[in-house]
Amino acid sequence: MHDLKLLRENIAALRDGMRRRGKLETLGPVIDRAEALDRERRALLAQIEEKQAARNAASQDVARRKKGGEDASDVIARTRALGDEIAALQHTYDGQFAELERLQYELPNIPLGDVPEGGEEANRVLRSWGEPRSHDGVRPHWEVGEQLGILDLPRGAKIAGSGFIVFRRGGARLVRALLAFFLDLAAREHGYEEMWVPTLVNRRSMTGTGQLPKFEEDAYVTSDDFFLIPTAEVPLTNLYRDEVLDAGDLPMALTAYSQCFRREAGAHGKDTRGLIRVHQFDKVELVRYVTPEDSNAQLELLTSHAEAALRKLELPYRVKILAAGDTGFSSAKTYDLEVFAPGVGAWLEVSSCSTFTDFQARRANIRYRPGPGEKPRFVHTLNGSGLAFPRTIVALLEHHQRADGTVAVPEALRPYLGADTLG
RNA sequence: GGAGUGGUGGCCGAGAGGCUGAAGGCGGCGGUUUGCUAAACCGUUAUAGGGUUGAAAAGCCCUAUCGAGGGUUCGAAUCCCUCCCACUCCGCCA
Repeated sequence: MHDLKLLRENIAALRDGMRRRGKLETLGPVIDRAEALDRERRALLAQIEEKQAARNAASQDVARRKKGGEDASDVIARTRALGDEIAALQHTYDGQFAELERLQYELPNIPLGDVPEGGEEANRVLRSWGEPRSHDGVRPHWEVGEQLGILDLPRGAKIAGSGFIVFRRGGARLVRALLAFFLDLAAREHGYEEMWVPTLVNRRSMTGTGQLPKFEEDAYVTSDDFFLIPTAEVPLTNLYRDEVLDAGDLPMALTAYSQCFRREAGAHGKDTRGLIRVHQFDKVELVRYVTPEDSNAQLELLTSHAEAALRKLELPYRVKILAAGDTGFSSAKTYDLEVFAPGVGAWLEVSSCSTFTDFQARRANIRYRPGPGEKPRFVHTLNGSGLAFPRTIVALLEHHQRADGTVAVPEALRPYLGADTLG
């Protein structure tokens, strides 16, 4: 959500942000409508407040007269009339304000200046680590997974549906190992506070981080209006919703494991086979609350933490900066970490590290007080995966695959798995 | 699930239709005093929105806000309704 002042003081910046996302055509009219609504609304508000002031004064007059034993019926009549006028104006105002709010919720964040213009094709690889393995002789993860008896997709489909995983034996244990490994890395080596949070959240939380109202069809909802989280970003970022933090609390770093639920409506077929795109998966999430001055440096730091996980797992990866048009709705700048999976011959996104500037903080009303007696300001929020499990498992099964179909376990993971080989 | 009690500023806590944006305390900030610290004393200290003056910092005026939303009333923190949350007791339960 943007500051309404942006509409009045720097509408050009807002417009330019939408242009860089390639959305000016659809969102330009939204901006214009919002700007006009905001103007109308303020004019009306001035009228309403004037009448309210008059009514308040008259009410005082009633109190004074009654106290003095005088008759107040004429003032009461006038006040009642004012009240009716206010109610009528207020009704119009509420309508305008509701529409303005709807429009505000439709506008995505403004990309930072160093984000490339354009769509997906303009994403740029910034750096890479490790040597992608040749496709030759490497079998896709669903084949080795089934063969090793650690993955049972047909039965996942039977008990839940397509896109639901059943892990067995070493596979199930691998999930547990990754969970402990990722959390230890974040908490012990990178200084994150380890958290455990609900998997079901309310509507307000989903709105706070930007999943709602625009992307409601992507989420699973319960019959009593709880949402299954698509990422632990939602509970972790909403943790301090409607609060004012102390400057000394920042930067604050939180990590949590959670299961994540995504409907992925319409995403079937290509690039979704095996574990690549599923409805329920595991992820360790990293969230940081930072000051505006610090947020660019903090994004680099956060990204380095996610990268560290891939290095320890000895998986080749590359870091991409997403172009404006490919950057998520709430994000101002995103680095995607892609791991190479030689079996399927593709780079797979395993972490998306973003700064949301004050976009989420404004929606969720998360502020901090820079110093004693100073006015609260919005924090900046950042998050990234560290990491998403299924695609990491894809890469592990394919990159570390041996000729006999067994899989070597990277050094760092062995203590957690209690084995040096899968299969 | 049933019955009850409660939700007030950064925190604690009074207020029970009008002069209450809200007593008092704690905390914060500024000051006096002081060898330093502490104590004491004095002052000050909510948030959001709108208008206005100003280059700005800021000032002034108005409006709203006492869990949320609705209602009654000339007027609601205070009365009524719905919802949310916390606590107590009962029931159920891994």
